Amino acid sequence: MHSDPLSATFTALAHPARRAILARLARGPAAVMDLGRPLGLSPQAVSKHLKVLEGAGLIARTRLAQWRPAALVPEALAEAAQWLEDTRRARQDRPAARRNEPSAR
Amino acid sequence: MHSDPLSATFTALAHPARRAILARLARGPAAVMDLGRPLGLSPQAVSKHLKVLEGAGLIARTRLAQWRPAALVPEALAEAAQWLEDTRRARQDRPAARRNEPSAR
DNA sequence: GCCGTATTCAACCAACTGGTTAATTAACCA
DNA sequence: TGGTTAATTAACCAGTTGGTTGAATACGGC
Repeated sequence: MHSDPLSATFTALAHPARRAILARLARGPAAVMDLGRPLGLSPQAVSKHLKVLEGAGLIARTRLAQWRPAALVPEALAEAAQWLEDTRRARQDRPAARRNEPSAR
Repeated sequence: MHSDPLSATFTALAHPARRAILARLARGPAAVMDLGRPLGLSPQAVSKHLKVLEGAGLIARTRLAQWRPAALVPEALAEAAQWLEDTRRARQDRPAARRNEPSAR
């Protein structure tokens, strides 16, 4: 699927339904039905989204009777946040205002 | 393309070449050729990636003779970082350890 | 004006996405 | 055991992505 973890993470975050799922899971674990209902998504569609999120390591799944609740794994979010922070810092730490010049040929 | 800005931003961040471009731009503006060379990408491919980044508001472009340098727009990165931070905080502020129970039927 | 460099545009294409419907598996309950 | 609920799997499909090649455009230098 994806070779590098960051691409998998940002890909997972790119879909509004998946961000809504993560936002919901930030308030505690939830099962497929509970995740899909407020979004108007079928269980099948939710199942696919959860697979993407799990592949990125953003959620973990357990078994509880006939339910398979998903829970947020905040560490994966932290990696993405770290990349953003690094890039922003690199920008700030840029040595003085540089000219707009492309490099020489 | 995308209706909501966050989806456009995370979609733009999802491709390793585009993250490499942003990381390069964090060190200062650069033109298409300079961006593509270290990545082994054709100018056409870079042009497409820049269009995605520009559509997400992550870069701005100018004109300098025959070059069209791109520059990072850090504010757009901040919005993505904000969403991650909000979601992580919501998770931390969760009122005590909650039971794993899905809602009643 | 013509040439060379930088960049974009257009068309094409294989691979992937995100949804659907239908069928299957897993677990509880009476 | 049979019936119900929860969830996954498989097959399908339109739309998008990310690259390609080839042609066109923009600008500066001579």
